[in-house]
Amino acid sequence: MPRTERGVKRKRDTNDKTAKTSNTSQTNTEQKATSCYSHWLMKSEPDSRFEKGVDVKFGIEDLKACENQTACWDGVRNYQARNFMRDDMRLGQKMFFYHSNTKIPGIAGICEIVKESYPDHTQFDPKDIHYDSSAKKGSPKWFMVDVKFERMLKRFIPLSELKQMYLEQKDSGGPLSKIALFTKARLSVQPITTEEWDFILNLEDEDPKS
DNA sequence: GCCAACGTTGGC
DNA sequence: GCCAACGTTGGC
Repeated sequence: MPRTERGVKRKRDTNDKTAKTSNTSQTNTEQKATSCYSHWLMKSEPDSRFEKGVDVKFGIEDLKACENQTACWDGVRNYQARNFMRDDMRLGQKMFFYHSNTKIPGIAGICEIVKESYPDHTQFDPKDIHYDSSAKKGSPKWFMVDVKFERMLKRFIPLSELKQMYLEQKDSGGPLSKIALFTKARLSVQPITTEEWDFILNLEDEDPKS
């Protein structure tokens, strides 16, 4: 249960342009439009941090320890991030498990989407830190997917290394020149292009820089 | 612990 | 529907 996004209750839905039209008549695995996104990066915090008395820690080791090495990605309360999960994530797609808010942030491993979007149950639970009193059972506001651990990266790829490459590439162009990790830094669920994915995977086999 | 970046709120 | 105030994210 990743809890990267610090819990907030929001009274309005100002940015929620797509909520009414999609999803109500969808069965879960059919009828979703195809999207150009192919890979993902999802952030979660590997260190203990208490929010309203609840530990929000959920690192890749915690996912590994889950039954079936699978967990639902609950607690996302940002519309852009939600829309990616709700509308674009497809069964079988791969994602990078990113460790945020920790001493050395970076990419720890790879997971697979094993269940497409369905309502995030925590929005209905008054005791949960991500409870949203404006969400109705008949028209849920927040969605999640299930992810399954696939493997650790051969080496942890720190944010600093990706940043260095991003800075080198952003003016001259290069595989990482537009990566959301830096152009949309605060998004907790981000699309990764095939080019970015392949480039980052190749870093696994290289020696760490500096 | 600081704080820049940026998303949300809500008065007008 | 603008936008100032406010709150959160998350690297450093």
